[in-house]
Amino acid sequence: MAIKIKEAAELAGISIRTLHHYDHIGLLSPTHSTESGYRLYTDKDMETLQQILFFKELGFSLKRIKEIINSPSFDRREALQLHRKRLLEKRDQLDQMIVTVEKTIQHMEGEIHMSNKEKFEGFRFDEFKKDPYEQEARERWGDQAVDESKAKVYKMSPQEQRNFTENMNEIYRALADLRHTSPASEESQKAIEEWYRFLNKMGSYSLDAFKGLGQMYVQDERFTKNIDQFGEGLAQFMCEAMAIYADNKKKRK
Amino acid sequence: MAIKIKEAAELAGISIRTLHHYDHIGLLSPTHSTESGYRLYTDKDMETLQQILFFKELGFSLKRIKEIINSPSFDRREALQLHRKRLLEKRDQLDQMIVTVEKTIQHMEGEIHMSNKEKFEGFRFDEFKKDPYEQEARERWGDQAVDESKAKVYKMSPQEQRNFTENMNEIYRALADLRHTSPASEESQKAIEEWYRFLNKMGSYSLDAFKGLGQMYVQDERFTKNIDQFGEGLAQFMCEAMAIYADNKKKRK
DNA sequence: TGTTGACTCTTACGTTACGGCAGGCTTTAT
DNA sequence: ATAAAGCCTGCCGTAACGTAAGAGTCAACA
Repeated sequence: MAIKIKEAAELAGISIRTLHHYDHIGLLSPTHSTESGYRLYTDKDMETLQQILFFKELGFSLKRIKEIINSPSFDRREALQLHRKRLLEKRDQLDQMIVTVEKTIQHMEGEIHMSNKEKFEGFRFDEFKKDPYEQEARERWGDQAVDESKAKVYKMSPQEQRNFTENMNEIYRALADLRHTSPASEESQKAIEEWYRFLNKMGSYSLDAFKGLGQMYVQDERFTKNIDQFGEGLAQFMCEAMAIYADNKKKRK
Repeated sequence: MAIKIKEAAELAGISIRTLHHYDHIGLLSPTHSTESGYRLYTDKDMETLQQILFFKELGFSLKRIKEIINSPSFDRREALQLHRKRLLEKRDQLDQMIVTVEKTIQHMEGEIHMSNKEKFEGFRFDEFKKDPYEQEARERWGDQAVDESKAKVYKMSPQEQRNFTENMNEIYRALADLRHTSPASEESQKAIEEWYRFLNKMGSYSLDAFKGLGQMYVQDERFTKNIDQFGEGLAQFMCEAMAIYADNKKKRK
C-alpha cells in the first residue's frame, strides 16, 4: 500500500527534492521506510500532503503549516483570519506600488517621449474638456465621478494633458490594430485591460460601469464616430471586448 | 564633504548593515575611504542611494537596480513596463488567494460554528430573498448587478445561507458596538472595510456605489429601521463611515 | 599618556523553500 | 552479472539583509 518517493512526488505534482525537504524539516516524515532507508509513503501520508499543499497554495509558510498540521487543537479559523488580514495588507502595498510605477512611467514619458504626435488628430484633448456628453455622463455615472474626473483633468499641466491624450491615443491605436481579431483573445483582452486601467486613473469605474460604457460606444453614434476614426468597426469591437473583460473579471471574484 | 557610514545611514533612513551589503554586492561602493578603511560617502553617493531606494520601493530587485544604475543606456521605460506587468500578475495571484481563504473560512464556519444564532433575528435572510427594495435597487445599481447578486443567493445551500446571514449579522454587531465612536477612526474604518468586502462577495460595488448605498441607509427609512435594530443611530453612523471609507480609498488610487 | 566609549571594520551564520549537484548505496531489468 | 534506474545524505546557492562576534580606530577626558 505504500509508494516510493518518485511516485508520491508525481502524484502530488511536486519534486522529490521538496519531499526530502519536508522530511528534513519535520513537516512530513513518511510513516514507514525500508531497511535500506527508502522512504515509503502511505495513503495517510498522501492525505496529509494534500493538506499541506492546500495551505501552501493559500500562501502559508511551512512553519505555520507545521503548527496547523501537528496540533489539532490549533485554531485553524483564527489562523485563517489572521492570514487573510496579512494578504489584504500585502495587496494594498502592491496596489500602491502599481500606482507609483504607473505615475513614474507617465512622468518619464512626459520628459522624453514628446515628439512624434499629431499623427492621430482625432479625439483631441480639448474636446474632452468641453465635453458635449457631460450632462449624459452625469446621469449615467453619477455627479461625483464626473466632477472628480474633471477636476483631475483641469489640474493637469499642459504637458500632462498632452501625455494624457497621447496615452489614450496609443491605446486606441493598439486596439484598432486588433479590431479584426477575436475580442475574446488573450491579446485583445490585454489591450482592453490597459483601457480599463487607464480609465481608472481618471475616476473609479466599476466593472459594471465599464461594461455599460462599452455599450454606449455602439448605441450613441457620437461616440461611435469618434472612436471609429481610429479604424472602422473599432467601437463595436471595443464594446464586445469590454463586456467580455468585465464578465470574466467578475467571475474570478 | 564626505560623511561616515552612520550619518549616511541615518540620512537615508536605512541600516548600516544595508550599506555594508550594498557595498558588498557592488551596488553602491562609496567613492572614497580613509586609510583605516572607513567608508566615506560623498553627496553624489547619496544621490545614487536615493535612486536605489526609489527603485527599491517600486519592488525592483537589487540585481535589476544595479543594471539600471550602472548602465545609462539601459532602457528604464521598458524595465518599468515589464515590472508593472509582473506586479499586476502578482496582484491577481493575491486576489485569488484572498478569495480562496475567504471561501475556506466560510466553509469551516459552516461545519463548526452553527449553534449560537437567533440572537439577532432582525434582517433575516428570507427577507432578503423577497426583497421589497428590489425594484429600487434595480434602478440604482443596474439590472445586471441585481440579477447577479440574486443568482448567487439562490445558488447557496441552506447551510450557506445561514452562514451568510450570520456573517452579515456579525458585521452589524461589530459596527453597532462602535456607533458612538468616530466613524473616521481606524477601528471604525476597518469594520466598514469588512462590510465593503462582504458586499463585494455578492456583486461588484464600486466605491461610489458603496458611498451611495450608505446615503440610502439614512434617506430611506425602511433601511434605517432595519439597521437600527442593531442599535439606534447605527444607520447614520454607517452612512458617515462609508462615505469616509470611499473617499479615502479613492484618494489613494 | 592612558583609558574609555563611540564608531567602524570584516567574517560568518540564520532566514525561506527549495534547486541542483556529487558521491555512493540499492533495486530492477536484461 | 552488469548496467540502468532509483534512492540516499550532505552541501552550496538563492535575496536582502539581521544579528552577533571579535578586533581595530578615533576623539575626548583625566
